[in-house]
Amino acid sequence: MSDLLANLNAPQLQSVTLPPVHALILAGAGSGKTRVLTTRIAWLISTNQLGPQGVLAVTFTNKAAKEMTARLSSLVPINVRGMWIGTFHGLCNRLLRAHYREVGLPQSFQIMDSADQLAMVKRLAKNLGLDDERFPPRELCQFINAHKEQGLRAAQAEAYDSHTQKRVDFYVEYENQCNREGVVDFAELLLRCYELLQRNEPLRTHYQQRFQQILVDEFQDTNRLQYAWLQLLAGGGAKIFAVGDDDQSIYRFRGAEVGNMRDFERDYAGANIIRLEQNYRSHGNILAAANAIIKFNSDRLGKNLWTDAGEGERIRVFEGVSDLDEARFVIEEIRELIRDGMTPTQIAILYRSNAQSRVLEHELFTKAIPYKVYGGLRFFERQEIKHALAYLRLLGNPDDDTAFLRVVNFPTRGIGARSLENLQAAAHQTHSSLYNAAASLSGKAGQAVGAFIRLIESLRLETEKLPLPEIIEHVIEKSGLAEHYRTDKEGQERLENLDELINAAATFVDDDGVVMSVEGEGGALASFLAHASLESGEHQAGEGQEAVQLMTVHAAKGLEFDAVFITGLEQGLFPHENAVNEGKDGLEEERRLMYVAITRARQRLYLCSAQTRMLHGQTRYCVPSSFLGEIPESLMLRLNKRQKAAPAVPVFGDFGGGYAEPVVDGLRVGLTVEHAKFGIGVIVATEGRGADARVQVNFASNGMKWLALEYAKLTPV
DNA sequence: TGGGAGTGCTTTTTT
DNA sequence: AGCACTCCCA
Repeated sequence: MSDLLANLNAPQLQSVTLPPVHALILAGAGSGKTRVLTTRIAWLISTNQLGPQGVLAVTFTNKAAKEMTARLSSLVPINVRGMWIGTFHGLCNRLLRAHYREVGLPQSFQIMDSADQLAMVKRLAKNLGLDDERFPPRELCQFINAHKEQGLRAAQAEAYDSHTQKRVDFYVEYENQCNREGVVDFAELLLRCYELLQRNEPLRTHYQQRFQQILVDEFQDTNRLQYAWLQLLAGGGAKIFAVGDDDQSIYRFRGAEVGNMRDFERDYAGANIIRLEQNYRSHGNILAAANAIIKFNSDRLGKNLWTDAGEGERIRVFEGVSDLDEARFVIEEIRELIRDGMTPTQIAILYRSNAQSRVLEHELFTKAIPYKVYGGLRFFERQEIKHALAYLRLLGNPDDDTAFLRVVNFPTRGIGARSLENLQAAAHQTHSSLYNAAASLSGKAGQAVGAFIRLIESLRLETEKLPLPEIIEHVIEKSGLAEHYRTDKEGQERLENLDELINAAATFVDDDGVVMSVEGEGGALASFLAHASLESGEHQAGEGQEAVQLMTVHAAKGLEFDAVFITGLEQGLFPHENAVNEGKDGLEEERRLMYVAITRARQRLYLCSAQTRMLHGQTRYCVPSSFLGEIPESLMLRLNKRQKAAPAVPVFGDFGGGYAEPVVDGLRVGLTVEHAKFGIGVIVATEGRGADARVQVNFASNGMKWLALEYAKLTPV
């Protein structure tokens, strides 16, 4: 045990060895958060204060859950397999499988991923005759998810106007449809589980007594429902050990409530708050820059990172003439770093939005530097995989309309839109699933549909006794999927992916399958399908290869690199204009994003921007990011002088403007102007000439606006 | 049925 | 610019 606690610093040690109390650990970037979390569990178990079954540890991503499990098993000699360590969704799924009767779900209920959900919403909206202009399916999805994440059922949703009322009505229909089909979406997993615990007193008591210690990772990312879920489970005396960093909360847009951290402080008055502020990752100058930036945010819980690693290098700042120029600079520097012995994998290029990767990729490709872009299509999201899974889902649950529609005519079997319309009408009338309604369909179309039903039935019979991988293999072959992709000229890769799916199933049976099939009564197939929905799979080709890492700042959270390039540091891009338009909260989230980006770097950090950038097919003139102006000049090393004579335009401080040709009336990009209504702003882009001329102005208090010069009065300031 | 043309959108993303 | 999605025609 002394080993366990060796090399922990004072606050880490204090956190790990806290008595059974509620605690909030404010863990700064690179301060050993995961280590504290896992050591805490290990310490509790190895000192016999708690059995492994008394622990509930929650994370957001499968990756984090896996890492925690792996680290834990290296710390204590216990079987971590059966422990309740997982994602919110994974754990709720586990609970719901165990108690499917109590929540009124079919034994082998299916989980819809976002794409499935969108498909269902589209279908339903169409059937209900909703105008998709006024009610875009994506918005309807968001509406439903947002409500569920607030813990609100349709009956509790408030509607102040008729438009919202329509959406609430739709929410009702959606719930009904999900129940009819026996499917749940991601948010439903949580809400259903929450309601189960809330309403079922014996069950609640059971779990409240079982879990004595509830540990939460990345607490700043929890939404309201997740927090309520935790509170419910902790209602019987269990202690919550929440680890998080309010400065790294970057998922507000998907429902995360940083406010939960303050609420936690309040709700568990006397919660021990411990700050982990010693950073073991970055050199001093890098941390100083991060601290300087984040200080501009209000309402922080307060925390200042420090290091004893020394100042290190200054932060390199480069301003390119164009996005291409910026990319060339970045890639040239990378070549040098590699030449000097740095491992490509230890170099990361970060950007605010995915679209920015294109130019960078092009340059990397040209210079033959191996690179890897994160954040593409994931394994279980590929169409061929989704098709195969849809067949499998129909075997377990014929009422799954989404699955039915996905493959009823794939590969094509002459079932067109017409017959499907008839089928849907029939299903709607009898309140039954498409599969059920298919029996009633007559005529030529009925025959084709009938053949499909018989196919599914025979697949079910044929695979009944087979082990999981063979079921999948059989289905892929006999459904005609394999044949379809064999004849498709670009089907080779898809065939390989389908093989990979069979492999995945084989591994699944060996690993998780054993545990899952004990827990979940749905059998191996149902467990595997749940696994496929919950873990979209980071099976990226070329993993482990030496390659420069490209990703968005969001994707970089939790990672670290020797050298980091933050690119596109321009006003409107980073901070993003949409966020800026949202006001103070939006801007502060962007600032936290910048904070996350900076703190990824160990030794060397580059801040790059461009004076012009291709955006949406147009050249846009850019002003350097306001964040650059928030870093003390003394920490920075400017790598280049302005390449054009600066028109000496002060913009929000002293970090200079962009440059371009005058448009009309002496107005040009970079110029600060005043508008009677919108106030002071900076011209960011121009378009057209003469009477058609328009300028885009970034107003300090009103955000980005396009203005026609013919009408708008702009006076240079 | 399937492809070609026309249309519109475009921050971040996990489960 | 690029991509996804829809619509319409052969």
